[in-house]
Amino acid sequence: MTMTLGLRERKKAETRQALSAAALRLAEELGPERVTVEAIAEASGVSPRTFFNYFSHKDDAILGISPDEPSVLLDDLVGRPAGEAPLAALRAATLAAAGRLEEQADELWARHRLTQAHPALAVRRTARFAEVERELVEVIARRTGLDPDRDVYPALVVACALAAVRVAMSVWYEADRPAPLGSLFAATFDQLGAGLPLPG
Amino acid sequence: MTMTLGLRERKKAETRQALSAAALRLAEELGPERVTVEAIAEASGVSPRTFFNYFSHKDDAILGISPDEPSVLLDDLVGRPAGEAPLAALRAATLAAAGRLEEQADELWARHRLTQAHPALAVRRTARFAEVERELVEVIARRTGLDPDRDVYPALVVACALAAVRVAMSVWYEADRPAPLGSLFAATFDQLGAGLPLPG
DNA sequence: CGCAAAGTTGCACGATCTGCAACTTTTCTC
DNA sequence: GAGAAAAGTTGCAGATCGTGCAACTTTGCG
Repeated sequence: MTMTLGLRERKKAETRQALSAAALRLAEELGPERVTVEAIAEASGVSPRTFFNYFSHKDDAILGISPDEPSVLLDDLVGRPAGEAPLAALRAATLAAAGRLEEQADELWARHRLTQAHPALAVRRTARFAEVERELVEVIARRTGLDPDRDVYPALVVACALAAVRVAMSVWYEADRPAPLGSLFAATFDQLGAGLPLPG
Repeated sequence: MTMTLGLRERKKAETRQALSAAALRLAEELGPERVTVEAIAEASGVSPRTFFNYFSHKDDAILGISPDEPSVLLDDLVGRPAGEAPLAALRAATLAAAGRLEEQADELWARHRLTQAHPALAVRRTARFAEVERELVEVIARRTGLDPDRDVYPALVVACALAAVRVAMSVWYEADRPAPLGSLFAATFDQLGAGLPLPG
């Protein structure tokens, strides 16, 4: 158990960060289509070949997607008490993640502006969302003892919870002076739990 | 108003169908990774260059995705009475589409088996889902008079409805002797409308 | 130090996808 | 029908992506 990540680990983290930052900056300047892996690698001081040791796709670097990194929701979800209803547990895990998301607001906004202007970028993010969804379904299935292949419920409640997250964040992004993310999440989950009646 | 699609239109439709069928067949035989655009084009009697006049991605051909073709839900949704609640309208449109989907069961199953075995294939389908989602949000926003950039509701109800469709279909796919798709859709939308309580 | 493990790099390669210009086929118009 | 206009097909050149492999360099550790 090394407290200090050895030099090797530290340099890897730095390189990954450098690649991701360079990719984001270049994509903002030139547009994602006009950024080449070669340019990202050069701006980061590594070879193009090395880029692909860190990211399997160019867009993953722009979006800062690391497959090995766990989703922000997963850890909080497994920590919820076993007796809690699935939707309530997902809601609580989401609210717990809100603060961490707001800390990265600048990066998130930059990436959101970019994906709005260049929808092709969203593809990889959506793919990442799908992975997270599968993980969460596993957890909910275990919590409820339901078989996710035969019973609709686990996949449904997870898909709706992620939809709530996604939708709340898009309103958060779009607002001029956004409300706290946590209260947006809460309001959205409330509508879910109420059966999605037309508000007002 | 030409009843008979002219020769030009008919040949285009045939070529598209031939490319899609060849792509699916070859992907089943060899696995999607080992199918090249060149092989698909040759099996369809056109040049590789022409392939890209019909599909912008190899995977789109395998999955039979045509961007110009409207989604199965859209037409039914715009036909629903204006007074109907959004979730009810989405439910009705989904049930109306169930029959049409069951007619294509063989193709749908083949593609499902393929995407299960090769998750990379799912990326393009998910991207297509996202497009459909945007269209439906537009319709619901107009029906309700809500601003989809400021109000969470339209995007939320659409995202949850599509989640219901997706999840119900995955259970349908996985079942040995599947229940009618319509009743699966109905049951799933019921859970949505009830606020996603843990069943049983 | 000296060995083993891990990471980096160059190289070659197949494949995707696009732009362009020439050519062929279908459709339209008279 | 004949010829012009529109639409579609094709080959070609080329940029880029992404991968496998083998050599090389750096780091970790006894």
